[in-house]
Amino acid sequence: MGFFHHKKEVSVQTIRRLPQYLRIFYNLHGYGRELVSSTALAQETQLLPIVIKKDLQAIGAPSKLRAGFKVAGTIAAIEKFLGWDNLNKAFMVGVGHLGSALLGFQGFKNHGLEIVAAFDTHPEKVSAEVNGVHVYHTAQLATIIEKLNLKIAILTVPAAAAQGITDTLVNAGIKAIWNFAPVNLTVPPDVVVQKEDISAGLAELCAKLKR
Amino acid sequence: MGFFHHKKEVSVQTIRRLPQYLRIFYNLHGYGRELVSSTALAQETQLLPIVIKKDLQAIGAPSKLRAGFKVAGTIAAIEKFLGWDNLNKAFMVGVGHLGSALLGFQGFKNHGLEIVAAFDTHPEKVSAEVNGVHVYHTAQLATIIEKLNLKIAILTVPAAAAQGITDTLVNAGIKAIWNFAPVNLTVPPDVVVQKEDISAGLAELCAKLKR
DNA sequence: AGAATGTGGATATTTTTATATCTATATTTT
DNA sequence: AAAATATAGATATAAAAATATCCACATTCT
Repeated sequence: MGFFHHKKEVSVQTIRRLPQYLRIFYNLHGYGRELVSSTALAQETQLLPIVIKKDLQAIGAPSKLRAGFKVAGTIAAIEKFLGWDNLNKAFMVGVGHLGSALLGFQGFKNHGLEIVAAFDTHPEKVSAEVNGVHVYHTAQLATIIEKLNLKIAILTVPAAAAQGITDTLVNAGIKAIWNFAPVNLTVPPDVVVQKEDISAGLAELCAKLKR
Repeated sequence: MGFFHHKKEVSVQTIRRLPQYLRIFYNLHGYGRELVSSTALAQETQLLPIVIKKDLQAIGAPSKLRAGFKVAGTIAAIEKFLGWDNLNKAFMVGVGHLGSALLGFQGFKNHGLEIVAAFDTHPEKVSAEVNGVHVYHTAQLATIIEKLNLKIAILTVPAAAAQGITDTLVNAGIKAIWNFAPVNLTVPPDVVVQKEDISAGLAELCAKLKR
């Protein structure tokens, strides 16, 4: 009879809170802080101490009993859990308003993401550089994906184009798509899609406001 | 003895799914469709029929028993629930990459939001127009908020500036802040803040990818 | 016309997530 | 040195959200 460690699955909500913790721990580390308690973190995050404690315990963050969580070790634990301890080569499809804005965001390198290429169909954008990233024509997707060994796609194209491009990406072997287009993509089961919907947040705000 | 209708609170997750339904119902309405079943919607959204059924029932969407939900009526129900049936005057503080991108998004008028002003501190941006919206200097916030009768703030400034501007907004009587800065704002209890954290989605994607 | 299928409505159950409570003991305060 | 306070860890409880099941009957198919 063997032992099966059913490592408890980490909840989605916990995962979504990790980047927030990571930012704070980076700061603390910058100040030379070595330990921090869940109650101190609670004040900063406006979460309950117990939530933070359980989140950090869930990913195996190191702590000193009755003293707090170890700052350096927890940074390492979060980064490792998310795979942000080494960079994945990502690329962007669609260099419109949102695409450009995301390319301008300097923080992705702290989030395990290195955006090394962009794609668009508009002639005036192709061959240009946007925030230091070269823009190729979308027709070259498959070629460049292979040549540059790209792994993660960021999809910021109009809704009508999204599924077609997704099919191309899937055929080119892409396994992770961060989808900002307002459509539900159809992909094989081994491809991971993360859909962002900015209007969901607005709906939440408006509902709170009406209450 | 009176009757108290404890109208069951609509869940946050339900609220966040409403914009997605709304988009689909707009489309259906465009095609002249009058009824649609939860199973048909499930195919489009990749949600379970029961989730959709309960969501729409929760906001009192009209339906024809054993035939489907009424398209026009459900659009009206969602818009009314979210307060998207008449426009709120909103403004943006911070016209950087993300701010410009959001100003370029044409869809807000379908989401109850009319962005009528923007604010920034950079001299080269002030007095210009970005996507048809005039940019004022941030020092004029209080004045313009009153003059234009603004209600909802969209905060796209750097983290370091966010709390200071928030204090100004609160003093000017703003009750709703859509916060894209990576900080937790401190506000009085009657002010509603909706925080967006794009890296939360990325964390989710990366965690799925590692699994 | 008759049978088969699919539907909203209602309720029950399960799963997930958040919150509370207690303990022994590091740390801080007196 | 002694007392007071605060902490991670563990377990228990509560709340929220997702999922399942049944029903009577529109609708569609044969």
